[in-house]
Amino acid sequence: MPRPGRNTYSDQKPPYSYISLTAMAIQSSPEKMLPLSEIYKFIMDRFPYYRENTQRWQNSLRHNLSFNDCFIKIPRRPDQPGKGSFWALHPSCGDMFENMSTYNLGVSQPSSFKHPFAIENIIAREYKMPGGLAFSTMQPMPAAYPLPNQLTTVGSSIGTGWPHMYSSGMIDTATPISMASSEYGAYGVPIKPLCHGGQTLPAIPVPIKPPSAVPSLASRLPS
DNA sequence: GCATGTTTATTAGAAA
DNA sequence: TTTCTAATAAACATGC
Ligand SMILES: [Mg+2]
Repeated sequence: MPRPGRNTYSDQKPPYSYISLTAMAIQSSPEKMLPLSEIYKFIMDRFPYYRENTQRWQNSLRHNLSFNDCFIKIPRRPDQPGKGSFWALHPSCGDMFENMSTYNLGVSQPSSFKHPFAIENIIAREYKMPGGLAFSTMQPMPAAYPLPNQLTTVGSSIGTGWPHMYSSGMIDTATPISMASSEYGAYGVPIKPLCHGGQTLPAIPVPIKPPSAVPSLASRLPS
């Protein structure tokens, strides 16, 4: 199969959606938040496919960050100079890997229309988990969840040998909440946007977005 | 001008 | 088929 000289994995598009890729990047950072440029870098470092056509996919990536409420902006602190804000996962989407329990509250109000994934849709009814993977958690409004900020502990990254992915060599171990479980691919990345549109949980961190709007990610296995 | 964000529109595919 | 999802393009708004 060595079709010599031809594409190996450099050309193959990774089976991850932009949401997954972005969540992966964010989750891999110690602080659980990254500036846009770092998200780009993370993806480019690991997936050769994204070393090209940058204008195109980066526009799509930015579209996803804004469009999906599961990604929130965290203002920079004076001591963290740089451009743009930091991007983090909305609290309710924070950990859906790993933690497979938790109760889901019964909330939900069929309020109105929203996009496919509204938090209510997800928790309220078993929205529908494709593939059989259920995402895990929807915490009511957790007071504690790995908030983006600096103080978490572990950083971690994964070094996996995957087809279209590069591991730079740093394989830390133990990832707090990443995937670790079983079939989540190398990164546990089944994620899905959820949200937008809902208005239920308050936002926790110090997002730029005011209240309202709850995002979330659901699980979506690419392949 | 470029980087970062936000938003709307269109489209291909998969799912129901 | 219609519905849903993700990708893409593009207009536009800020801020540096
Ligand atoms: Mg957003």
